[in-house]
Amino acid sequence: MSGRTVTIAQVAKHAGVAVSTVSYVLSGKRTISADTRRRVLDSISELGYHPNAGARALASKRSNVIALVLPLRAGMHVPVLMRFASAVVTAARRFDHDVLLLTADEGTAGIRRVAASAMVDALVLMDVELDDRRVPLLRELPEPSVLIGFPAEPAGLTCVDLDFAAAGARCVEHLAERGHEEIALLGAPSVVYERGTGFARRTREGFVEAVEAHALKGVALPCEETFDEVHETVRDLLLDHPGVSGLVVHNEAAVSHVLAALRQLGRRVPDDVAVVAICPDDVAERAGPPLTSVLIPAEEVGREAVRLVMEKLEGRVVPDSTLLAPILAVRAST
Amino acid sequence: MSGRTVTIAQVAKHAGVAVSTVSYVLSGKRTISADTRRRVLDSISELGYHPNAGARALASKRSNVIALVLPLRAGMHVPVLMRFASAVVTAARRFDHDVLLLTADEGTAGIRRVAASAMVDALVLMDVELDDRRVPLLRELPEPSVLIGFPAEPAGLTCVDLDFAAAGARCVEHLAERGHEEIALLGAPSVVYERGTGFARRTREGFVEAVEAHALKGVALPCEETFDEVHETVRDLLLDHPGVSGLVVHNEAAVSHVLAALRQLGRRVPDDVAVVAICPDDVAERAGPPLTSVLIPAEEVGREAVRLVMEKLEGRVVPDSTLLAPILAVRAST
DNA sequence: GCCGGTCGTCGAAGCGCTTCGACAGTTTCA
DNA sequence: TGAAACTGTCGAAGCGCTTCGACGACCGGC
Repeated sequence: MSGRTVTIAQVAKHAGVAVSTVSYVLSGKRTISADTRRRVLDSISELGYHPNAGARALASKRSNVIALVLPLRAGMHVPVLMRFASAVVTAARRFDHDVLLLTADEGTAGIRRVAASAMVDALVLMDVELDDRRVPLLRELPEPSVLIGFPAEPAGLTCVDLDFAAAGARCVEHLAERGHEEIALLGAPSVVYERGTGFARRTREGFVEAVEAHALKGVALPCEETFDEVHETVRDLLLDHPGVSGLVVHNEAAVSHVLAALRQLGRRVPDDVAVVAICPDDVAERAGPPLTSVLIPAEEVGREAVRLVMEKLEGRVVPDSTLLAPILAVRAST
Repeated sequence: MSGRTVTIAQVAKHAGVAVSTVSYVLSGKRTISADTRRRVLDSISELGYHPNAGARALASKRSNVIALVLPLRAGMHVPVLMRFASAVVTAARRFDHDVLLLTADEGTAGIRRVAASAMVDALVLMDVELDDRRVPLLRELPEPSVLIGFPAEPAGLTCVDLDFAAAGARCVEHLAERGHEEIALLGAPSVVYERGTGFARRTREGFVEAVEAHALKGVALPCEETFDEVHETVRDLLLDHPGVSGLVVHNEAAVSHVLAALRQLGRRVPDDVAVVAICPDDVAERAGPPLTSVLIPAEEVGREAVRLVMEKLEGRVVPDSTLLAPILAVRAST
C-alpha cells in the first residue's frame, strides 16, 4: 500500500526508531526488545515494506540469488530437466534465495558474468559432461558451486546425481530375480555416449558389471529415438539374440516406441519379454503396460544440490560426491 | 585477473579519468572522445572489470532482470515449457537482461516480492489460465508484464500466444482438402478443460467452427494420457463413429499412444485414418509414422514476449493481443 | 574579438541498505 | 558497592554505481 516504494527510513520513522534498528529486527543479528520488534514489524506490514534487493546486495555483499545453469542440448531428457529446475527453485526459496536462469548457450561467459557482477552468490549446474568446459572455470571461481552429474575429474568439486551404475545394476538384479538369463540394455542415442555424458555410460557400466556378477548373458546397445529406428533396433536385437527375455530401457523418449515395437513384433510384455525402465515415474505409469522402473529422483537431486550449495555458502565443508540410491518400483511389465 | 573484485574507481584510476567518465563510456549516455573511450575500455579489459549488479540497480533503479513465472502443474506440456523458457532466456540476453525463475507454487506472493524488492524490472508469465489469480495483481503492479496465453478478460494486459483457434481450424481444413468427411479431435485431458485453460478450449472452438464451415461431421473429445485410457478412447471413438477417417490430436503426451492404439486396432496411418497433430516438431518427427502437424512455435512466442516486455519497459505502447499464425507441416501421416 | 554554443570531462550527491563502534542504562558478582 | 559485563539502541560510514550540474576548452558567426 502507500505511494511508491517504501524505504527502510520510512519504516524507521513510522516506528519511531533508528534505521539500523529496523535492519536488526529484520536480520536478527542483534538483540532487539520484544516491544520494539513488535512496533517495527507492525510498521513494516502497515507500510507494505519490502527491502530493496539491490541496496541489500550492495551493502551486505550477498545477493540471495543462485544461478541455475541448464544445458538445453540435443538428446536431453527435457521433462526431467524441468523437474530439476522446479525442485531447485522450490528448495532455494526455502533458504530465502531466488534463482537466476542461465542457459548453456552463453557458455562460460555467462557464468563468469553473473559471478563477477555479484548477481549470484553461488551456482548449480545441470547435466555436466565428462569433459565439461565449465569445470575449470568453476574451480577458479570464488563463488561456491554444485554440479548435477559428474565430470571425468570431479576432485575438488561438489557433485550430486542418481547413482546410475547402481540403477543399471538394480535393473539387472531385478530381472535376474525373475529368472531371466539373457537380457539387453537399450540406452541413450549413440551421440550421447560419444559426447561422454556421464549418466549414460555409468548406467551401462553398472549393467555390464551386474550381468557378469549374476553370470547372465547380456548385451548393451545405444538406442535412437524415432519410431522407425527404435523398431529396427528392437527387431535386430530379437533376431540376433533370440534368447533375450528381459529388457532394460534407459531412454525416456524411446520407451513408448520400444513397447509399440514389441507389440508389433508379436512379443507380449511381460509374458514374452520383461521390461524395466530408468525414467521418470509419470512416463513409467503412463506407458502401456505400466513399467517397472527405477525413477529418476529429480526433486531429491535438486533439493540436495541446493542444500549442498547453501552449506558451502555458510563456509561448511561438504562431501565431494553425493550419489542417491536408486529405487525400483515394480509394475506390470516384469 | 587481479585480486578480488575490481570497482569502477579502480578502472577510473587506471585509465586516468573520473569515475563518471567510465560510467558514461559504459552507458553511452554522454559523448566521450574516441581517445578517452579507448583508454577506458583498455583498462576495463586489462583489469577484468564487471560492474556490480547491485550497485548498478540501486543507482539506476533498473535491475536488468526480468522474471519468468512458470506454472509447473498437472497436465502441462513440460517439454514445450522448457523451450519457452529457453527462448525467453536467450531473447532476454539479447536485450542485455537476465532471467529470474519463479514457479507458480509461490503464487502471487512471489510476484509481489520480486517486484516490490526491485529484483526485476518486468515479468513474463506462462500458461495463463482463463481465470488466473495473478491477473488482478499484474494490473496493479507498476512493472510491465506480458502473458503467454490468454485470460478470460485480457483488456489492459499484453498477451501472446499461438493462435490455437486458427491451428484447430487449419487442421480441419487440411483434412477437408484431403477429402475426409468425418473427423475427430482428441484434445487435452478433461481436467485441463475444466480448469479453463485457454489453449485447449480455443483449439476445440476452432475445430468445431471449421467443421461447420466445411460442412463436415466432427466430434471433439478430451483425451487422457495413459496408454490404456487412450486406447479405450480411440477404440470407442472408432466404434461410435465408424465413418471417422481423420484425427486431430492436440495432446503431446498422448500422441504416441494414439498411434500405437490405431496400429493395435488394425487401422493403418494414413491409409485408414489420417492423423494431424498439434505438438512440437520433434515429437511429430519422432513419431511412427512422422506426423503432419501444426508446430507449437515456442521459440517465436518466447522471443515475442520478451520483445514486447522490453518495448513496454521503454515506455512504448504495444498491442494488447499478439496471435502467432499456425504453420502446418505435412508429413507421412495424412 | 566577443558571445553563445557545443563538447568532453569532472566532482559530488545520492540510491537504500548493513554493520561497526559508541553509549546510556541494567545486571551481575566479587 | 563498585567494576565488569550485558542489553538495547543509535548514528554514521560506507557498499559501487549513476546522474546532475558545473566548467574549461574550443568553435563559428557577426
